[in-house]
Amino acid sequence: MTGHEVVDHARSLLGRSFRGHGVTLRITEVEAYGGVNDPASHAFSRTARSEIMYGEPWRLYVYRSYGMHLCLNVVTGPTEQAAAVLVRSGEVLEGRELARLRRGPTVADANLARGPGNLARSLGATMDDLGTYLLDGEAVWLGPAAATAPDITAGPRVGVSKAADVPWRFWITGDPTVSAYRRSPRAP
DNA sequence: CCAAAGATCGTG
DNA sequence: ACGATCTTTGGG
Repeated sequence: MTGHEVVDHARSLLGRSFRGHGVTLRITEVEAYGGVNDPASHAFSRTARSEIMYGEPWRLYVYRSYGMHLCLNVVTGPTEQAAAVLVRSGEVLEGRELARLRRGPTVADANLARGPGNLARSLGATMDDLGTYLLDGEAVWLGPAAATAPDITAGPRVGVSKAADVPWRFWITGDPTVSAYRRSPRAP
């Protein structure tokens, strides 16, 4: 599988700030998806849904998961590769009350944006955010990269049935906001 | 047209 | 281990 540029992008997103609709977090967990050469990537098949990944980098790919969650991805390019990075977890830094309003009163701070569905919800994302350019300070945007590189651990991606052992999930070592690993029941 | 599979999450 | 919930996808 080619396309390890996306791995560099994934790692550099760790520690970077990510803001959505009034809530800012620090990204603690991501997964790289290689696009046309990665059987686990939605862009492995070029369809209406994955078309955004064949476009301009630094745009937001939003998709609905299991009919009830949204997941947020940063399209990283190059365009012919259609690669993207799934933002899986973060530590809420600003707008905690708003995040709690969206997630519910009983959720612990560390769990507000723990896991991709929860993260999208804490940021107040909707399908209307699909295609947002992430470097222009719009409703959803990426802040500057981390000042110092965090300590990173790698492992297999969560929930994928194809290429289930490719270690393209990256997280900040020891961070309490990182989600638990769950292997797909369909993975060989 | 229909069936099945999801880049999930909370509960038990 | 299981169910909620529904869109997208691929096969016939």
